[in-house]
Amino acid sequence: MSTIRDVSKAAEVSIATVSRAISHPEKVSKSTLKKVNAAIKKLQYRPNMLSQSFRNKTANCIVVLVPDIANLFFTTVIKGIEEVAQKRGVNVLLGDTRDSSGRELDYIKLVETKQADGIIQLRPYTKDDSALPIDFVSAVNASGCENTPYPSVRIDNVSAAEEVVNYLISIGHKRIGVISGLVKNPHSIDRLRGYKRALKRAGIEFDDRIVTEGDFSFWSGMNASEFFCRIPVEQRPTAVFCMNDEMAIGAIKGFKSKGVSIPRDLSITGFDDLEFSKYCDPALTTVSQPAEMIGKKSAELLFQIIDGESPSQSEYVLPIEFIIRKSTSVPQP
Amino acid sequence: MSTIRDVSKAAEVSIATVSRAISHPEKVSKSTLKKVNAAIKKLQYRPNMLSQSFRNKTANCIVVLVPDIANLFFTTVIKGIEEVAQKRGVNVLLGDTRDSSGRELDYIKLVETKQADGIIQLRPYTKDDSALPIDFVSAVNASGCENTPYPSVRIDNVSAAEEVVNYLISIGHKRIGVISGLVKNPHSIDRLRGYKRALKRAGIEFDDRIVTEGDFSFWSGMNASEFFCRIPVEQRPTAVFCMNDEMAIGAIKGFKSKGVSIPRDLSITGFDDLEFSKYCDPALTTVSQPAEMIGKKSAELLFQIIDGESPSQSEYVLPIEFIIRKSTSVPQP
DNA sequence: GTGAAAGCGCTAACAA
DNA sequence: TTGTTAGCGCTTTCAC
Repeated sequence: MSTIRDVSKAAEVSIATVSRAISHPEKVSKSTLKKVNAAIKKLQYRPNMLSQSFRNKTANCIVVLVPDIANLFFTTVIKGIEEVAQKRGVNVLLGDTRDSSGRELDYIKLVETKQADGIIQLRPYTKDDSALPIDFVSAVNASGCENTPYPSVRIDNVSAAEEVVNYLISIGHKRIGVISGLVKNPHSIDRLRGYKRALKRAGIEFDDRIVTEGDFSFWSGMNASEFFCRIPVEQRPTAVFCMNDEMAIGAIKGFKSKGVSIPRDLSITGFDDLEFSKYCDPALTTVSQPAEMIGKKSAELLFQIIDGESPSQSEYVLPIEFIIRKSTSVPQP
Repeated sequence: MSTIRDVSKAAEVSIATVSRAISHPEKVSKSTLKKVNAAIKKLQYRPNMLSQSFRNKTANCIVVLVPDIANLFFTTVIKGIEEVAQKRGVNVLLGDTRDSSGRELDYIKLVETKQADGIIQLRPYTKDDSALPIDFVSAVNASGCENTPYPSVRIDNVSAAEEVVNYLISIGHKRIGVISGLVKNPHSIDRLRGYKRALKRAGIEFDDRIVTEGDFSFWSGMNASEFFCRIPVEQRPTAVFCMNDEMAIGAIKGFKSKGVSIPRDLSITGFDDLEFSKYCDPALTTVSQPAEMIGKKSAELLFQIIDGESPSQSEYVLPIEFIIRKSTSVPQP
């Protein structure tokens, strides 16, 4: 493996000139540039990035903390991050934390030990969240909730949920159930607030007997359908607001297997707009998050912070799109 | 940010002693060790890994080339890789190549420029595969096929496919269709060879009119079901061997929607044993690959190569498990 | 058991 | 435009 020194010898110039020829070719005369490039080619020289990083005090690497790498929403956000990072020549280290704060800490250590320049945290920040020593590492929160104490890129979960429920009310639903995520999850909290806000605006009283807790999984959605089927028909909701698509799809499957026709007997809405949601039967009415844009924006924000620029905004709230498909209809008389 | 020099001052020892206290504590007296550790704690010293990597000429990082990061089989392999890497204190850089050789080359460059110590390639190697300069970088192929020209960890696709088809034949099927992956894909080629071998053994002639090409996706499986439904019933296969689970599940959905009952009218087998395959209706008869073990073994193999040990074996063929569930039964008389 | 010193490959300030 | 040189933070030999 040849070094810059070998190149300098082969090109009969100093190592400084070689270094310049590579990083600032405009500062080098045409003729020497040619000599240097020839030598580089001949020796198959590749700069040692380890050395370069060390010297420049930058790892050229950021880490993305992902709760679940197999989740399509996250992979789309990551795609956006990678696109921006790649333009800058920065590597993206994916930290699949599997919701373990221990693993999260391991990845944060990478920033502390300079192996990474910054971190993007792909999950809602919670109050008792000691994981990120935010005054110490460059960090951005992506796809979180309100009141994140460090720079963040997210959607307005409250308004989005409100918009969904407003729509259900507008087409005639008065009794609207909820399949929530884990009740302590900030996303669940925000989306429930939006639900309540829509109810209040329409003068409908909140009834916690038609709210059930899931865990954002397909199976918890299916279970929830049983919960609703046990409610006597006259008290049963005519629509169910699910806090994500997976649970909505699980619920649809559960209801169908119990002979409840969607949307004839019951309207269902989701949240996230998974790839699959437009193909499922019936196609899901849901909220589409600008996942790729969330990724891009958060990467841009992180790089600003790394560069020491004070970003013009420290919180970006991106617009969502409410998509009406076939899983909702007017309630039966 | 404090350096080793600050620690040495605070502990009133030389920097060499601090370095030793950290890397080889046994070479340092108890009393100085105590002083050094106190200083480290007081100054909140974290070794600069960039410098350490540079000095030690190792990045403490390997890259895993993944064709599709959202694929559950791959994420399971990765889990195995990460487990082994973590024990060694090595980071895993996930390279989602999205089947693009351009992106693959970018990641290989990381090894050439010393930013990563080695590479695990998670896809079958093809003959015209110029991507990996194998004599230059430490590399291992995982979950590929026969005749990979560098160290590899895989299953025996031919035998696995043969076992599946043998089983179908043993329970009475004589006319067995195939939903293949892309015909040029080495996995497809190997699995088709296994299929043919089983046929030959049973004295059944190969009939390419009941073999159709998919692309390993759910939708291509669904399309394939239409292909089979267009075949007159008397010529239609009584069983279909699908080259992966996704296509099998798509096919089941397609057949069901056309009134073909599985397994009563038609038996279906998959390949991979996705998480979902045991829950789908009917639960899928399929081949389970030891995904996590493939990951572990390939990481171990790579580390051996990086360490310059010549591995005892350069090809590991791991056993599969054939799982009989509910999507197969004896053919109707 | 400990310290002094060289050096890993590269960049940048400064001098020529 | 080019070369000389110091030094980034760390490890390791070699003396003591």
